[in-house]
Amino acid sequence: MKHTYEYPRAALTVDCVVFGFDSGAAGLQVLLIRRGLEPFKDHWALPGGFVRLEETLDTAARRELEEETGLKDLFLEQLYTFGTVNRDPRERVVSVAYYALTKPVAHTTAASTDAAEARWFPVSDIPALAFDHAEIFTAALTLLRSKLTYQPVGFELLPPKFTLTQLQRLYESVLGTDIDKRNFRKKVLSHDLLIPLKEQHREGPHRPAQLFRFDPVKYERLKKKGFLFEI
Amino acid sequence: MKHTYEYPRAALTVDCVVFGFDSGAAGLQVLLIRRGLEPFKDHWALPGGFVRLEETLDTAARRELEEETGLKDLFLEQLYTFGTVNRDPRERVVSVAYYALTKPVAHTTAASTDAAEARWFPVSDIPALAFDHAEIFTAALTLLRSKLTYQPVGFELLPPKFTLTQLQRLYESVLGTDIDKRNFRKKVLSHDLLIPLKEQHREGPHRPAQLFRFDPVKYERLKKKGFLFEI
DNA sequence: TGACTTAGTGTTATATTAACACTATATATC
DNA sequence: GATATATAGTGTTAATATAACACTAAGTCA
Repeated sequence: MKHTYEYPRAALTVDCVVFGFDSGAAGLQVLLIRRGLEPFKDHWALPGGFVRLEETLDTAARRELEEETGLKDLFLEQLYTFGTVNRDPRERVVSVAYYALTKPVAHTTAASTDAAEARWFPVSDIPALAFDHAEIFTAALTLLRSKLTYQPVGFELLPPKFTLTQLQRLYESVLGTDIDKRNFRKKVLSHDLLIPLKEQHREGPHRPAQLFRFDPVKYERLKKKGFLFEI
Repeated sequence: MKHTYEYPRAALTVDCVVFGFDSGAAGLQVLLIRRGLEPFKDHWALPGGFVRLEETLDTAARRELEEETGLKDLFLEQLYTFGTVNRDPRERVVSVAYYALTKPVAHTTAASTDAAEARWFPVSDIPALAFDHAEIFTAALTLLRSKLTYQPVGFELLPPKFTLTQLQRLYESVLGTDIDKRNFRKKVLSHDLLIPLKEQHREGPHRPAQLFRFDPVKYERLKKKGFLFEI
């Protein structure tokens, strides 16, 4: 079925920059898919696709993410809309970019899904990307860094139970700085957002670490207030 | 001439929230136009319109602004893209929203242009708006408030030469708070961004005020660094 | 010339941030 | 089971930033 309009129209897509975090050496990761079709066939690209007329932009982003990577129910926010004239060699395409944060548990789920070839790459070493996706990725990383310093979004990247050291590694990895351990713990705990669990995390020949979870109610309140979470 | 596509496509528009500032009682203002056509004929709305295929989103925003209000060369940044399904009663329309800041000199120019009926309204008292423009306006005002506290964008709303009192009134008006005069001046001057002029501003039966302009080079540097300008 | 009105200026208390080193407690090994 | 090892966990102090506060200066106007 054909659709006809008085004036020419741009195609509208969504693209998602999905961040994951590995407390080990790998650090901050981004999820890419390999394109199966031209243009940029076999190139790596951000997951995304066309917006349908009956769905909102957010819905489209979530749908495409699930279709292409198997990930769902993740933290997702609009980033910026990219609309230069020749972004896509075929025709005018305007893309609403999103960034998403996901917990390690979801990671493995995604990796085992083979609906499409999807792979995690460390942000410090990503391959050449299709279209203007490198630019979108850079914008997302910049936003994540900035966001991390004034909103408590970091928890979205950690498993439900985590240690303070894991949280600190996350901040250090994303921001690319070293943080003083004592100052970090003081600051983080002062927000009264973390709930200590009865469990401990045991790993290796050393003292086990206290596990925490964050209080989702206080978390939502802080996010809306634009509360400063600077480290 | 008709244009035909395989799948249905949303129409793409830009809408602009233009802020102006009046150092007097009026304070922060927003520029609205009265719609001449259905839907929402005779309602007030944000200036904006359809994006052409051969222009970027930014270009479209600037073009529409000039066409509808006569304003050009103003500070303009993308805000958010609004894409709920029934924003427009006619058909699916996705709108990339921008916010713009303009100096008082430009104001009067705009007011005298009668390309369309355009009028300034104090942000504390705006009329009912067409479409979801009230939501867009609120998002823009929230962003402006937040931006003002961490980037030196306030100067975009002032004339090229201004006094420290005018700058303080601007901050107070936008943020809705009272600021201590001495602390404000200390902080603002400490950024080494303001250049004192040889001129003074005389008005009324009292001591004249020193005029300043801001250093555009340092200004750009601070903007890029995401430098904190908190008051 | 005196009343009026806004411009302009410093100090101190308080809060926040930054710098810094040792003890605690588990596992692994001998 | 004694010891080595590796990470967890903890307080104090100096430096810096913020917040609170009141008077003098310099014009105009009556």
